[in-house]
Amino acid sequence: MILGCCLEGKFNEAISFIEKMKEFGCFPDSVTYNTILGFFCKKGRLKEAGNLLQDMKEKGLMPNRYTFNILVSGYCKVGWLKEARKVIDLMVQNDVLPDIWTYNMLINGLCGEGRIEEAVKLKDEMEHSKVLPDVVTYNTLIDGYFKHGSSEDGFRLVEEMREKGMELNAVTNNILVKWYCKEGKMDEASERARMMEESGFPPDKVTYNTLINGYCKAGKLGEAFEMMDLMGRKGFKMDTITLNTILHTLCREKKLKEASELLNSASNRGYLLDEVSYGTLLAGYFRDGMADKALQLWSEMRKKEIIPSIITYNTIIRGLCQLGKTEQAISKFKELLRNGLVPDATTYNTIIHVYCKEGKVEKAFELHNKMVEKSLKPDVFTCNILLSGLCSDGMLEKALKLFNTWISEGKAIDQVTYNTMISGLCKEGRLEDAFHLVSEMKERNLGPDHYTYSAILGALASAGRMNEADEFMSKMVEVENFREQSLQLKEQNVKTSEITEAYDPDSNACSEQIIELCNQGRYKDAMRIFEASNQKGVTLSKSTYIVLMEGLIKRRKRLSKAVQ
DNA sequence: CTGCTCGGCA
Repeated sequence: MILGCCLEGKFNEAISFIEKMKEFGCFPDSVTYNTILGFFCKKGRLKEAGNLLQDMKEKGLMPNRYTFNILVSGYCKVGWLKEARKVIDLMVQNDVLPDIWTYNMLINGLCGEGRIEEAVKLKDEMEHSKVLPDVVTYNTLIDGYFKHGSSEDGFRLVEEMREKGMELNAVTNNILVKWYCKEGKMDEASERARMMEESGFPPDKVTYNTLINGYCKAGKLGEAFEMMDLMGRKGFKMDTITLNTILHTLCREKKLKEASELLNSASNRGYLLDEVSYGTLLAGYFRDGMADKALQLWSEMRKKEIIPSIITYNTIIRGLCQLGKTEQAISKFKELLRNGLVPDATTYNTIIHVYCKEGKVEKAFELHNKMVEKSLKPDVFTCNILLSGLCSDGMLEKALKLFNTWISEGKAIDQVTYNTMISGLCKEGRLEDAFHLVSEMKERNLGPDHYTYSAILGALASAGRMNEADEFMSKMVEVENFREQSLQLKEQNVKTSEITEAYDPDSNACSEQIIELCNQGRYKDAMRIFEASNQKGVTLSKSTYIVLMEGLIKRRKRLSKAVQ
């Protein structure tokens, strides 16, 4: 009964059952408490978990091995690794030695933070102690390498597993399938699934959902539907995750009406809706400028007592920020804290962003400091947001200082970081410094792209250095650069499947379309076909690239003129 | 009653 309540997310009812148990003369034991504790931790609601633990102790129930492990898992999930380690110390003090579960969860926590090397070290440590790494340990590390390290290292570990005589299980295979999907290698992904048929671990629900998602992301909706069909034929019912994948695809295609209809009819079709279903549509509404519908959906979700996760909160906070309703956004932030949720980097970045946009750079930095305090690592998003805030507030020197600190600390930066700094420098007329950064970003293989060029071009033009501007423009149309651009577009997975379907994948037809649209000044439409043809793997003629890029420069010029 | 794989936010 209690388990049932937890599964439905009705924690309060679960807790009230504990009281009822007592009325019937049976007392909750540690299993009862551990069950509920586990669900709080899974949902990231640590405050409530803490309260329950306190309650448990007051009832004189000693935490057991399960209790400790549940807490380790809970802390690891939200990235509080120090706290997780404290629990382990506590375990030792209570004569409960960390077991394979404890190690695996800690390794998973480290991988989640991108700290793979430390995770591997922990695995070695296990081997030296009596706790031998198992298939779960390997799966965790393999997935960690794919996510945050190199795939070579991931595959190396797969080999190591084989050498040790460990069998790759369904999860191992699913991790590989997911990785192939992420790389856009759908053929290899489905080949892996086919191999699973022959191994002792046939494809399961996760495999199918992974493939469906992969095909959706690749814009291959036909294959996605085929996979859903196959999933059904193999006896797997589609579940909430399948539904959410479809919802997301519909939203991305701007088919909000269909998405909303699907959401409404889902329960009739036997689907369970969760906070991801609502959050997906919510984000879709905000993206498409239908904020009123989004807010309506939020209250509908609350009415149904579906509990928002930190990501759901991030979505609504971001939406409110975009509406300029900063106060309301902040109040949602406070609400999630009250609900015992732990804000993540995205939460902070979103609010830092809105402060920067409002010119409250000091407040933005306060929040940045808070982030560090909470041992959340400011990431490349944080950096870019702060830099852009400083630049547009006329504090270029401070921006440069931050930029240099960031680099000297060896933290990751990306193309956006460079473009932000370059455009900041250009605005102040510091072209030589900007050029310096352009060559630096080239060295790091981070560009330049048309944002970089347009910043530089704008600065050259306003300095009256027209010859150099021309020179730059011709550099832009170098074929090498276009290759890079098209690769990037592929990676960004820009989706326009409607166009993809509508246009002839014949390379000449595409090229002609693009050139024609450019001639008409419809550069945006031209870009969309360019993206679509990229997706289909259509090779365009060189002149298409040139016309398109020249068109983009003109458009950027037109835009920057409009701004001035 | 605890761990690894699938869906969403920046």
